[in-house]
Order: sequence, then structure tokens, then C-alpha cells
Amino acid sequence: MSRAHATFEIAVDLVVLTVRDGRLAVLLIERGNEPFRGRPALPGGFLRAGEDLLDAAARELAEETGLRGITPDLRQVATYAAPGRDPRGRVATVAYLAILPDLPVPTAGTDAAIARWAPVGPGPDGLAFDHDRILADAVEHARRLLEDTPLATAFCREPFTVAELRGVYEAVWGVALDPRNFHRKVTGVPGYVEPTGDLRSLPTGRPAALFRRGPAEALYPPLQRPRRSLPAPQGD
Amino acid sequence: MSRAHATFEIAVDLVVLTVRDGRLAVLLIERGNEPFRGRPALPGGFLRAGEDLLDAAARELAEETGLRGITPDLRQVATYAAPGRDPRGRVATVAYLAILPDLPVPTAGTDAAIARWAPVGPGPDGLAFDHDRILADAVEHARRLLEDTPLATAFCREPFTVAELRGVYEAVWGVALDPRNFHRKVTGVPGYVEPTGDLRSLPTGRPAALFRRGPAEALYPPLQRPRRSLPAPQGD
DNA sequence: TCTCCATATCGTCGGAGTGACGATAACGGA
DNA sequence: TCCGTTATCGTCACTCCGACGATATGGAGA
Repeated sequence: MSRAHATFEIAVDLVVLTVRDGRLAVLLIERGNEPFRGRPALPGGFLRAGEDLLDAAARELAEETGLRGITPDLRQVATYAAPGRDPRGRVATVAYLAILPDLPVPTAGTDAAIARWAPVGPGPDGLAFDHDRILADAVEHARRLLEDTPLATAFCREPFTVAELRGVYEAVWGVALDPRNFHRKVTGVPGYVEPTGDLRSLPTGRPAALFRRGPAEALYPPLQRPRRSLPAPQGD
Repeated sequence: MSRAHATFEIAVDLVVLTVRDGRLAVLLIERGNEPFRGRPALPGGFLRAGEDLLDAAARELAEETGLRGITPDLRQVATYAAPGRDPRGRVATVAYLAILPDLPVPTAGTDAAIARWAPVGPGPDGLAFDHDRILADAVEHARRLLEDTPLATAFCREPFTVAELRGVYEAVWGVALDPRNFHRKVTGVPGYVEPTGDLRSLPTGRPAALFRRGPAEALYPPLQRPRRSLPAPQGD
């Protein structure tokens, strides 16, 4: 059997998302080496011998964020292997999506690079390699997952209020949601959130009930993001 | 920078689905070489130097099915790279999903192996490598895509009838659908199918109107598969 | 204490979507 | 002509949803 096929290095890149100050943010590092030295990039690293993809993603996440013992759900998003995407040679990268609650600080410096939260905007961010594209794909993936999975609770520290959960949806989808309808829908999905029985007082307003994640792995009925496909009201 | 990372070969495996005789079927080949010689497997091959993933998937599809000029939509499903998944060494594979109308014959023998359509059952099929898992993931992917994308039309040759499209949904989802409600929903989604104005007579029954694919890239409202989460009627 | 404000939570109402299923249409064949 | 079969349209009750009014409950300030 011929062995004439090209060989590759395989990297795992992480799209770590959180919500900070009501805005969606992504964990970025500053590249310390060529290529793209000094440019922001997604954290990631190479797959090691004997290591599976998910293990590598979890290892990189721990190294970049300093998180230990926490196992956030990591979801594979897509794989990119275009020739020329890495000037060093043939490198394929598998992108993973991770969702974290708003941490005090990314605990940078654990590894080689400086990590920081950067707001996710609508346009490109000038990231290294093809990381703009990877980020966009991952964000779109997260937006879809919010609709029919309990992923949004991964953005929140427990216990959380309905308003905090609503803030997650608003930040990720980039839309404003009606607090009353949102409350009705979230509390109406079986197994999505469970009341702890406690309340939390904010600097203003009526105290809010606290919730924890429920056992549901899929949301039914789903929380659909607003669609614009209105029937184009007949002018006149 | 150290270059001590493991190197890999990267393969592209295809999950080519169609509907034959009202049942979901997948294109399988019989392996002609070790490992897993003689075992059925998904068609696929190695990524070549200078080739991108999608190009490799399209090339393999053309080689295995003999299709030329046709560009069915190929969708990346997931990537698998567990150590030991390929006895020959470290091989990562990127799975692609392709949907075809029921072809007369897979036009086997174009490449090295014998290709055939095999029905997709609920259980494992004893495929080589981790292809049982890949197939299951891809089928679940297709089931989801039927809900909110026009993917189902890719199973049909144009023009097609509503009943043929319904047969696709029934085969892929494995459920029976009410013909009247299905007709109402499919023709009610803007841009999903467009009437050609022609009719097709079957050996029996009233002739059916013929349709072609519409311009919609997403279905709204979606055609949701039946959910079982009924409110558990109170026994009493 | 009373008023005001902000947020949380509950209710109401009309419209859209859906599943169950009846009714009718339009063929081929007995 | 009658019948079986499939296609297509209609009806009805129920759910879900978005818009939005009403009420609850805290803190801040008069």
C-alpha cells in the first residue's frame, strides 16, 4: 500500500465564549511567535501523540484559563484544513466551542501567552490564520444551540435568575427579548431550570427567584430566536 | 519552536444517503485491503497534498459514484481522531454528508471497491473502523437538517411530487406522516417548493402536481419531526 | 410614612401553527 | 357505472407565541 499521502499536524483551537457586561466575549491570546506574532488569535495547540481531540481541547482549555477540575461542555464545531492556512506547513485544525460563566479574569499567563476577553462584534476582528472565520462559525453554532439545548445555562454561575439567563440570550443573539414572555417560556420548558426556593435582591427592584440547571438535555418547546420573515405587510 | 508533535494522515469519509424503496440507504464499499479486508465501510480516501477537505470529499464522491458534473451539497459532519481508530497508524478522518436521489445503480467498480446501497437500520452494521459511529452521527445530522433546510429535496429528482418528498421525510425520520397535513405545511413554507404546473399520473389514484426546488435556504416555519414529549396523560 | 422607581412575575388576548380527521377531486380498472 | 386509490382542500380544537396590561415587591428619597 502506497504511503504517498501528505502528512499533517493537527491542532485544536478553542472558541471560549462568555457574557461580560451584557456583551458576548471571546477568549483571545496574543501570539508570541511567528507566524502572526503579536496578532490576536484563538487559543489552541497541537494534538499530541496518543491524545484524542476532546482530550486535547480540554487540556488546552485548562492551560489557557487556569481552570482545573471544571469540565465545561466542549463541542466540536468544524475542521479547517485549507492548504496555506498555516504558513508553517500543512496544519489542520479542529475547532471546539466552550461556554463559561463570566470569570473574574482569564487567569492569563498560565501558558505562554497573554489571554484576554474581547467583545465579539459583527465584523472581522483581524485574528491570525483563518480564526475570524472559525470564530464566526462557532458563534453561529452557539446561537443555534441556545434554541434547543440548555447551553445558555453554561454562561451562568449557579444559582442564577431568569433575568441573567435572558441577558445571555440577548447578548448571544444580539436582540432584545420581552422579559415577561421570556420568563413564561423558560419556566415552561420541562427540566430546563429548577427553582432553588431562594431569592436574590438587586440594588433595585423586586427580588428575583433563583434557579439551577434542570436535567433536560434538549429544550421542548424550543426557544426560537426572533425571525424576520414577516409576511411583508402589503403597503397601502 | 519545537516540532515534536505527532503527525497524521487525514482521510475524508463520505456518508452518502439516498432513499430506496421507501427506506433510507447508505453507500458502502467492501474493503479490498487490510485492515478490515472484506468488511463493509464508508467510502473515502486520503487528503492529498494541496487539496482542501471539501475538494477531497467531492473527488471521492465522484470516484465512488461515477457522478460527473453533479455537485451535490456536501456538508461536513464531524472529525474523528481517536488513537487506535486506524491500526495502520495515526489517521484522522473528516466525515462528510452527501444526499443523492435514488440512482439506478451506484455505478460500482469505478474505483477499487465494490459499492452498494445498504439499508440504514437502527442498530450497528458492523462497519470497519469507527464507521458505525460516523454513520450514526451523520444520519442524526441529516434528520435535523430535514427540519429547517430544504435538504429533503436533494433526495428527489426534479420534478417531484409532494408524496415523494413526504416519502423522504418518512424514510429518514422513520415515522409515518399525515399526507394532508404534510401537504399543507410543505406548500405553505415560502420558497421551499415551486409548482411546475405539470401533473404526473401514477398507476393508480389522482394525478399529482409536480414541483421543483424553490430558492429558500432555510425553512420557516420549520417542519418539525414529531416529538414524543407528550404531557404524560395522568393515568387514573 | 408615603411616594416614586425599577424590576419581577402573572394574566389576557388575538393570531399563527398544528394534529386529527372529514370531505371532495380525479384518475385507472373491474 | 361503480370502486379503489391517491391527491388536495377544509374544519376544528388545541397549543404556542408575541404584544402588552396589571400587579407584586424591593430600595431610595421626600
